[in-house]
Amino acid sequence: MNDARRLVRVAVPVPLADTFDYTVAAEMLPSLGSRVRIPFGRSERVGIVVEHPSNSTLAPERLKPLREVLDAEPALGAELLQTLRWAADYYHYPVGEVLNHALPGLLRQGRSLDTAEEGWRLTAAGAEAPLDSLARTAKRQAEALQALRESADTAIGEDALRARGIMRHTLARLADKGWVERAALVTPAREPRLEPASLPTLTDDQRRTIDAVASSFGSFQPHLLHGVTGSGKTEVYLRLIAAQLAAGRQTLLLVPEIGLTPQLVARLRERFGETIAIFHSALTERARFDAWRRAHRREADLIVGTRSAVFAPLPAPGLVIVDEEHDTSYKQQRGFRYSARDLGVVRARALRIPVLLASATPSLESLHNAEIGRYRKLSMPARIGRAGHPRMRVVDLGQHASRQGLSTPLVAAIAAHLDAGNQVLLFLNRRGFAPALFCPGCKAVEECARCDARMTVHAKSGELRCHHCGAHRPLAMVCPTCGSERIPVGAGTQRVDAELAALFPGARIARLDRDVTSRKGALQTVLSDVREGRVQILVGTQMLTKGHDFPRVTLVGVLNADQGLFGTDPRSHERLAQTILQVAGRAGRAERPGEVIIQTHYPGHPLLNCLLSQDYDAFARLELDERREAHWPPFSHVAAWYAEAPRREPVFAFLHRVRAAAESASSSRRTVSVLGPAPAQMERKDGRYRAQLLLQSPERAPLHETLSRVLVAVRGAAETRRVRWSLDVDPIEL
DNA sequence: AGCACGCCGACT
DNA sequence: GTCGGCGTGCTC
Repeated sequence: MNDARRLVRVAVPVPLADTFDYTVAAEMLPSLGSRVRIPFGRSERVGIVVEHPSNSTLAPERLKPLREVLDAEPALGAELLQTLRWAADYYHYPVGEVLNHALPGLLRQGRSLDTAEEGWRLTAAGAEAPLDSLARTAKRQAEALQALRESADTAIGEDALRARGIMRHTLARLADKGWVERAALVTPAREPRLEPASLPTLTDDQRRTIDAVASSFGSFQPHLLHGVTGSGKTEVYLRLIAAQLAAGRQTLLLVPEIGLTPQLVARLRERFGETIAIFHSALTERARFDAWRRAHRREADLIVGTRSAVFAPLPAPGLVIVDEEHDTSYKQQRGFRYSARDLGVVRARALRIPVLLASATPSLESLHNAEIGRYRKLSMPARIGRAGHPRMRVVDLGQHASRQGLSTPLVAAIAAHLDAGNQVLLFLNRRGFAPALFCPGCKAVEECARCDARMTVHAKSGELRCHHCGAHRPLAMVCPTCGSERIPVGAGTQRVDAELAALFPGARIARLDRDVTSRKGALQTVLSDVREGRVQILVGTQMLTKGHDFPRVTLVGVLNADQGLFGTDPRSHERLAQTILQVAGRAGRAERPGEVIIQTHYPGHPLLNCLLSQDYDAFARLELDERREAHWPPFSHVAAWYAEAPRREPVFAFLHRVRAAAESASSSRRTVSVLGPAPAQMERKDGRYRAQLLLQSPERAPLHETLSRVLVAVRGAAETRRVRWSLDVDPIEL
């Protein structure tokens, strides 16, 4: 007999960069990407086989045998394994945890992949059971039994039963009586889906774009599509997806966090039926597992989802699409700080398939990549139908009186558009009633005890709230120190809402911000109220900027553009330009011409001038020149080291330690510059002091070399244990 | 991250 | 006399 033993190198989900070697009987050798149950310290874990080493650096007697091979077929295919290991390296994040990101929770816990999906089915006794008498004593059970009788001996899935209001415990009761039993679900054979008879006629731009992407099917080619709002990008995606489906290949469609709307899902289902798997953060573990498995088994050929969907299995890959590729929600902001947009490109390269990055306001990184020929540039500059571009103008807040954030010219414009029977959208990136509460007696504003921030006045709930740590206390207008009557200063969405109600008593006004949408279903209610004309004026924050289509909106007002004009972040201009153009894109669709009014104290600012001509490319050229001068991305590579602790001292001690390690690591080649440490934009937040250190290099390789060395040096240093720290490669804000 | 081992305060 | 505080070290 063969008692030879082999070695497997396993990535274990612990915050350690190391992998761990185990022994296994040669005939049991799990393939790469398979999950294995292993002893780890005193406990047991599920890890993933990443290598078959021929020998270990560890003495043989110290190697433990693995306990169980969980996958006959690897859970992570070769390409995903390769991409994830690359990502662990690139983002300097523990490989075991990175691999875990690609698996649904149930698989991480060791659940078998090949268990048949289970449902419930009627037994012979169940077919004879006295339904009438049951209906009198146990109505629920009778309903369940009735439902199962209708499907005869075909099992019905638990999800489908739940959708009909039939709960698990009801079925369990029936099972106790021997009337129903668990049974494997038979996956229905996929029927080829025919394209609907009447497809929208494509514009020349759409046609050209589709042809360009289609011409690269079967090979790696990134495309950057600059398509203005209303140019019909979604229809382009649908045609490309249909082409992939027809060829029997899968498409991965990534959308921003708020882009996965019921409308989009409905449109995809209408076109492609049940061949869709959807991933988003609100799924239950069970639903996530099912979606993952449907992609893994090729039961789903269209995989749609937000950031984490970039890790979906793609056994028959055809195309990757990243919608609104500039959107910041593609970057994970804690833990494993990956960019789903960038990993989408990495996967496409490994899979040798094209990737389409699309946006009305592409990121400067992507535009730069197009400029240097790394991406192929496509554009759709015209809106569909007769809708022209909206007219944009600036209102100088220094020249015109304004009340609660609404200038006289803007109020006049609102009145005119309402009179014409149209709708108005007002954008203000500030929720609550007022951003500060000022005491004229003390000459002081009320601040948060745990953050370097002012308390926001929330009039509706009668509270002062800190938007950074969630602290809240009752709103007292009388100053507790001097007894003066205090004054709310500035305007948030609540206050603008109230002011509009006073100015336009006949108009229906709705507000859209996180305070509103925290109520379940409120977002959909507001959106449908606007779409169906029950609301004339909508006031809201960032949420307004995302692809909701409001055909009757003809006026968009940006109440305060100035926050983005002088930000300290090198990307604040890019953000502002994207926000303004995205929100402006809501104005005037179909036959109604649109108008956009931007309120500012700096009407002559070059950024605004550039945007007024609505030439995003011109803006991008200007901004790229500035980035080149300043050696910022995309003309350099940056990593940020963050640290925080309840006191300031250990935070800086740690970052100075990092700085020293970085300087000695990069001293030989002096291409990595170290900036800081410097206190964070808001130094104290939620009772913790925060600071950061920046590493910057014109070349990628020396930066990563330095990061690796610093990580080794810093691990085990005494200063490290006194802080919470994290490393962000390609940070999106600085 | 867990989970142990290891030496110093307020309590059944 | 013990239960338990979290500092330190390890996980193939």
